[in-house]
Amino acid sequence: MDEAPGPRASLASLADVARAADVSIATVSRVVNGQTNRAGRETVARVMQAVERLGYRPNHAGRSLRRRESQIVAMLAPNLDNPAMAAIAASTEAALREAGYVMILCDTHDRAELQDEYLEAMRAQMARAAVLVSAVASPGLAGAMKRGDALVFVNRRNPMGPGAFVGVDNLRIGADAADFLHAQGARDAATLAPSAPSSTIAERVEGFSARWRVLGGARPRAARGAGPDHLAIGGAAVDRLVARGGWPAGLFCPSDLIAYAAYRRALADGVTIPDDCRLVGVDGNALNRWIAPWLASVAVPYPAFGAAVVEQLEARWAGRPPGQRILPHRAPALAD
Amino acid sequence: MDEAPGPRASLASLADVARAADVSIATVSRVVNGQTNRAGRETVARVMQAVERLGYRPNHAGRSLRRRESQIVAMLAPNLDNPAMAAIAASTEAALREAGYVMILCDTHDRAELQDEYLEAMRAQMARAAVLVSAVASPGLAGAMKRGDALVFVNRRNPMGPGAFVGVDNLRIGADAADFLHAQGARDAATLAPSAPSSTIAERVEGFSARWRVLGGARPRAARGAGPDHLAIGGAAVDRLVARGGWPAGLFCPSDLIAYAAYRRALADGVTIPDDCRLVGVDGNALNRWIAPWLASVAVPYPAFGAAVVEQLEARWAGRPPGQRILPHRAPALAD
DNA sequence: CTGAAAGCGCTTACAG
DNA sequence: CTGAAAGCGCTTACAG
Repeated sequence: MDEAPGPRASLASLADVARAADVSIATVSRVVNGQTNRAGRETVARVMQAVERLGYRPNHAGRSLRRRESQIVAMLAPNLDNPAMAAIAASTEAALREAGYVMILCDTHDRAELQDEYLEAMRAQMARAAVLVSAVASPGLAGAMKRGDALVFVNRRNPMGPGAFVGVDNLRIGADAADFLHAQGARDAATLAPSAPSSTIAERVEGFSARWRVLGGARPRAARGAGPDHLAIGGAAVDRLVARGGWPAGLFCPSDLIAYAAYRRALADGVTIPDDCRLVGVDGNALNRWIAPWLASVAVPYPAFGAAVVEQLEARWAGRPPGQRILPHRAPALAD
Repeated sequence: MDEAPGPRASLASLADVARAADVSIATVSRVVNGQTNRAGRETVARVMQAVERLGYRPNHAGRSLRRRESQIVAMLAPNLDNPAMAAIAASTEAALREAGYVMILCDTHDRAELQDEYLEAMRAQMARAAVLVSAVASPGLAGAMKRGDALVFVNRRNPMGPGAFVGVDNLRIGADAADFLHAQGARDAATLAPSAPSSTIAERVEGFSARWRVLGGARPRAARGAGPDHLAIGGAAVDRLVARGGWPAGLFCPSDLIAYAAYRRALADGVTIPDDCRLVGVDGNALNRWIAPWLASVAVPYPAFGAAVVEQLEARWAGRPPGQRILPHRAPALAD
């Protein structure tokens, strides 16, 4: 009588299918879950038909509740505005979905409190795992580790201990940049960096400096800058660099965004890139080919990160110890 | 005995809290849900304390199952690699979370089958709503509309009928671009577009052409190109344009990415931007200031999209009819 | 003001 | 090969 349909027609349930196929709910459940050997051929066929006819899809809430585990994986990223982060999010989303999971996106804005809030919320969602891109140390992270949550760290290693990791060899990236600039004939070099660099960025700069000293002897000048993002950071750093000693022949920027900021200042100074100063960036932004043909960038294979993340996750679920997956980068090169 | 803790410690449940506070589960549920007037002051305090002490968080699966509705909102976006899409995703994520929802990300790669797959999967997740960015017509979309699913369309209107919408006035954007180029003294103009433009892009180009004819009389030349993304599309289109009649004094590109592609060709041709040819793009990419100072772009307020989307969603849930939210754009201007 | 109980959709021993 | 039943955590009339 008062069975007025709700705002939305509800999906057929296991019980509906069972009724339609004239079998028990348990049987339908088994068939739906692929345990076809646990039922007669003819029964399986009947169930399949009913599933098809009713358009049955397992209800995730019911399943999660019973299994005490959902298909949800949380991705905590510091800020989607950064094209590199967007690329990681996109490839992880695709890989997770491919593997049967669904990705919830959480933008931490690089703040520890937000990271903790999401780490906590993730339990309420019964998320199977969290993918932490450029994680920061925090009480919540310590808690998640203690609980044994499935965690995989991307870009930046777990700042609070061991953990599964997907990233690149940042020391080597820096060294490759040094080799490139040296091979191009640059004899004095400098680096740009944030005032409070993440370990990722710090390693790139460190790798550059160490290798540069081996190659040429002179320690590269280093300038730092502060700001809300790499664009602002790069701008502040390059201003300081130029003020203190003018333009170098070779400039290592540990991200493409920092290199963009340096370019802008060069334009203002009438310094021609790359004739007067060679720039090396890191990330291999897809736009470089179009709008930054003057930039030699170290390409980081973000599109491959997703599959590696899923690999780590599945190893974790299979009980294997946390591994490291270092993806290959491409040596600095002008786009195209 | 065999109560070995699972791989992860489970969260305290309502029952745990009830036991700790020595009240019934029902009472805890009411208090937790803010119905504090449905229980005595002293009882409420005891429950709150227990909640605090046990670190209780409501289990979403249990709640969703019972309420037959989750806190999940699905966002279907055509491709996160596009910075504009990433900006929409970021702002929508923030606004949804602010309002108590959680966003699941689905990259449709602009393919109708994937869109339908996600629309279908969304029912299994009992998602409360779907946010469709640049949706395409499809059987699944027709089905979702018929079921009465909560849908809000972003960027591109519902291609299959009425529906809540958040976007900009694309005809007007095109017209503004025409006014700008004309005011800058350009007397011959052209437009670049995809071979199979979305309604969004088509409207921008149409708005430009209509206004240009009013201003000057001559119909702008129009070139189209095909490709997997706006960069490739722009490249193909500009090649065709130049081959057919050389560079115009003013060129309208309905997205910044298309403008980047045009710039690259200009560079190759030795055409100076903006001296020889003025370029107008659309999107207001944050990078323009740094690497495309030559580009006059129409800024689209993507950071404001999220709040508008949530507004539409809440109107929908409150039973109000679907509305349109047209956000203001900024007239073409060089960055800075 | 408070509690016992039903039921949301599912999985999984257990029994036959 | 198949089914009856318990229970995952929650909400909500209903009764008192």
